[in-house]
Amino acid sequence: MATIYEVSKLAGVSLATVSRVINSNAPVREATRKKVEAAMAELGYRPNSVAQSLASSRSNSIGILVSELNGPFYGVLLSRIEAEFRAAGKHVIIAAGHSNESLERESIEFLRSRNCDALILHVEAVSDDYLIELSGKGCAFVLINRYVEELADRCITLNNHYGGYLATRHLLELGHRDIAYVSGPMWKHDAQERYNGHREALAEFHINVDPALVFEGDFQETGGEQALAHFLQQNLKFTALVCANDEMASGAITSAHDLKIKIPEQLSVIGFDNVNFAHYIYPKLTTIDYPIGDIGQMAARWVIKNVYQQPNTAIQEVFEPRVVQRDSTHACS
Amino acid sequence: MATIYEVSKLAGVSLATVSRVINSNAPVREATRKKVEAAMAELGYRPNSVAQSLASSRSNSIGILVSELNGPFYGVLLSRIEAEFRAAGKHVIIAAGHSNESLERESIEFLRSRNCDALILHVEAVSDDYLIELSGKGCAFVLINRYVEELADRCITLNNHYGGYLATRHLLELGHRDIAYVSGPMWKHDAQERYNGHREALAEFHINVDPALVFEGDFQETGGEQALAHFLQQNLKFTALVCANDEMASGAITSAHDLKIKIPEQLSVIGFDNVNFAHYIYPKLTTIDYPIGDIGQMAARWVIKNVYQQPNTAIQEVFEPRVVQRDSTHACS
DNA sequence: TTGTAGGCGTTATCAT
DNA sequence: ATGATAACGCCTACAA
Repeated sequence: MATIYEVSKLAGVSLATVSRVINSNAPVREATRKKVEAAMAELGYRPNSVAQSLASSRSNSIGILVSELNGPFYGVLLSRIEAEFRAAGKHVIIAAGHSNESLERESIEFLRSRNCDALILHVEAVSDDYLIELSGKGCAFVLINRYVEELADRCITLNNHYGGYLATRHLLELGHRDIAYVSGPMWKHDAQERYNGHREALAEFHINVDPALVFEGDFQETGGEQALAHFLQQNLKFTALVCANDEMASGAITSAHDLKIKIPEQLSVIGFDNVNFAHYIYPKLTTIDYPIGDIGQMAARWVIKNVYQQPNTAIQEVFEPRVVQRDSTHACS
Repeated sequence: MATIYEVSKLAGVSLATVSRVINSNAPVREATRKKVEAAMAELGYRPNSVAQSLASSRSNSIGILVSELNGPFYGVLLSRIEAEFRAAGKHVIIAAGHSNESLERESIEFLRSRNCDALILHVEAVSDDYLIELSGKGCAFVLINRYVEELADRCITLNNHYGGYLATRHLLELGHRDIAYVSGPMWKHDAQERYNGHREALAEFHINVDPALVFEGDFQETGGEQALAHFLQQNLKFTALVCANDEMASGAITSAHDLKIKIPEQLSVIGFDNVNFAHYIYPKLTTIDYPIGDIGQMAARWVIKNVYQQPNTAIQEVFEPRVVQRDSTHACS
């Protein structure tokens, strides 16, 4: 691979001049530029990005840490982030934290050791304190789907509380009064917030929360299956079911099919996230849209603005969810 | 951030010695090592991987190019690749080619300019010649799901032909004789191969291919919808439908629901890929399992073996598909 | 507008 | 076993 030195020799100019035409960060006479460009073309020269990084202390790489690499949710997140950075000539280094504290910490260290210019973090297990300390160390990062007061200016979040509220209100407006709720693991912030939103909606309609109608699931399909089985077993009366994410809604619906419970006629089900398989489910799932792609893009823009200092559109820190009505919910008969 | 130089000063040894304990690639007296390690700990030293790369001409990064970052298929691929490399202390740089030739080329150049030690490519649009030329340039890469004769030793593939054969044979064995086929875009190698497998199965049962019962879809849900509409419109008789991937199968099934066609009673449907939403579909989709995760892992191992020269298990170059029977296929009545 | 020269933090080749 | 010292390929004041 040709180096900048060979290019300068062939073009008959100095190292510095070649560097200038590469980065176009200083005036170069048109004729000189042409000569240099010709030389680069002839040698098939491509700058060595590693050397560039070392000299400029910028790696032009951004570390992304998400819980999982598979799953419909993270897929669109990654996709949008990559597209945004790609357009800016940056590249992304991706790691998975698997919602596990030590793995998340390791991954962050791993990414840092890779000299990323910035990190985009979707972490669930590490503590707020850890993150605050990290930011104290001068590590540039944005937090996705997590709000830490001390780090407010670097949090891009969904209003989960409002989403939970919307889901339940949707059912209430359809006339349902006996509404069961399958939450995610309560140690997860978003699960907590969505649940609180649910309670707020009930309160607004002067309905007491019946603890028997709340089940803590695992955000997986099995959670939905278990929840439905659990509620049915206790002979509880409920005409609608709120699931804190679409996976669990899918599980619940599958179970319902097996039990010959007609959806939505006998039971209305609403999910949360609007992942792309939501409409593969039969009947098509009514859910709360989580604009995760937009959030990812915004996180990327945050980095471009704050780390690469490029003039940029404004940063939107909180995104609002909305109801996507499909076929799995129905007026209470 | 502390440098190796500061560590050497604090430990009272030379630069070279510190480097030796970092890489443990040369003998260091136990006492010296302890001193150095203490110094590193005290300073919170972490090697600068960029400088390491420049000096050693190894970036410890592997470029991954896939068509899409979202979608169930690529998610598990990426996930397994990342896990394998992570365990080896390497990291992955990910880019998307969107099945578009110029984008794929650009992405490859992009990854190369990032000094990746190797590339794992899932490309569909670039030509065989381009890939052969690339390998001529001394670029180390593995090809996933694509077979190029001249590059045979760096291809990790699924036996798509056999998969197509299995899908159709499954239906034939259930007694179906009028089998419609929705292919993927025929310019894609795998679409072509799967279709050939389908024909082979028909031939084995002495059935002529009826061109009217073949529809070229787009590997998306819409393809399945269009195909079903197309076949129905022509009043063709068919009791079973082979879809060249699960997305199209999902589309076809959704349409069937809308048209009150009972599946599998009136129409058996089989997909291909066994993506993870295959069982979200109702009825649960019978399909051909594509062990994409295993293939990704094997590609990673190929790199670890051939590029990082680590003793390694054998490389399996071709993976075999198998039928996953669920609820969408049924004996012909 | 262009050139010179000193770093950036490591690795690796010599000596010792 | 350890220590100098020259690369590695590029950026960036500072000079000219």
